[in-house]
Amino acid sequence: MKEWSETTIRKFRQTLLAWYDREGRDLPWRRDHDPYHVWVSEVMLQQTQVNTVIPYYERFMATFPTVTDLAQADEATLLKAWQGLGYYSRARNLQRAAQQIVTDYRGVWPQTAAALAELVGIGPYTSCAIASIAFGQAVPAVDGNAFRVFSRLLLIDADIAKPKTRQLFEEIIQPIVDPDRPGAFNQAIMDLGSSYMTPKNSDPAHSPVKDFDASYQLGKVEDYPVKTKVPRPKRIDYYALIIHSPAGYLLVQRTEREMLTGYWTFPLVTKASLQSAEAADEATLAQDLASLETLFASDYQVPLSLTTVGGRPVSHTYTHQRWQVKLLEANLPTAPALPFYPGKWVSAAEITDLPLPKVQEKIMVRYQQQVDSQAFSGN
DNA sequence: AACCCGTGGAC
DNA sequence: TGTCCAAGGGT
Repeated sequence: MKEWSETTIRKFRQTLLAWYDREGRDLPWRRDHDPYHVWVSEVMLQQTQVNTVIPYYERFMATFPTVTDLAQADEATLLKAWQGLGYYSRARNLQRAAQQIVTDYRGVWPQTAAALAELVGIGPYTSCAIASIAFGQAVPAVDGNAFRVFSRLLLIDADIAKPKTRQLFEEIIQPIVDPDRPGAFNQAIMDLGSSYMTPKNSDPAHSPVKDFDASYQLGKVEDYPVKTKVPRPKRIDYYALIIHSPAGYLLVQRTEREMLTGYWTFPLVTKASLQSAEAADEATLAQDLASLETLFASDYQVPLSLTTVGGRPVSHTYTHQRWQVKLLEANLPTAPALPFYPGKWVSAAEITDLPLPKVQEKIMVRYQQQVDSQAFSGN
């Protein structure tokens, strides 16, 4: 690993910020340094690319112009605004923190990284980002870009996948942060990390800081950062129950104990839950259908006649799970009195008014394709 | 420390 | 199609 002299650090700041002032991106959340704007953008940007965030940020600010509006928003509106962004606990934590600020802090923002980190959803990176950008505190915002950029500049070979490595980077970067313009410094590192110093297909030869880039000078850019691999997602088999009646389709809301909390889907049942442990994988589709029909008859006194829909299952991959969802359909000639199941009946036209996760949208698209194709062949 | 939590883009 | 990865945080 390399170490920089005071002189080198001063030259680096000057070079970096001159480039940032010239070439920095014009982004919606950079129009001012309002902590509410900085905060919302930083949370949206967690593990999410800039181009994805831009339209969400614009709509979010139109819907919730102030932290008070966000604190008072109803959950359905909030989740609908976040639909498609992923990591949905971010939205719920965002509102909880807004309520903390309005009530506990009487609308006055905490202005240091340490104080900001007390708020739910604001961790070591985001607290430093807000503190530096909105309040001018000279702290390094160490995100994936900072890991990558500084590991290359200084040949740091610590494994960035290990939690402990963050502290090392914070200590190394702290004296390099420009104390006069910490917010611009941190954002310049991010722009660098998304342009010349990207994970793949980087262009270090044209980087404004190529003279400071030890990995480039040694021809070892591809060796940095060092990051151990993550395990592959494990497969989980589901059945989606598309149950309809004159009252509409049966939808259920995800609980706090499940992922996708607060969003709506058709009832989803794991294949594993249907079997008597030993031969779960072996059970045939016919056996699973019988199990489901028995379950509804015994638990809910609702006789179902399930039929399969579509050929291949709907596939949807999360960070740690790969869902394979087989579609099953049942039509009830009359709508059973609720509650026979912890959900609600929704007309076809009103389903899309609900906050829906991507996997539910995929299921609905596949189902609609089947309905369309049967309309042609059947009549 | 290890694991959980979404989605879309790039290749 | 598979794989990696993107301005991480919570538990």
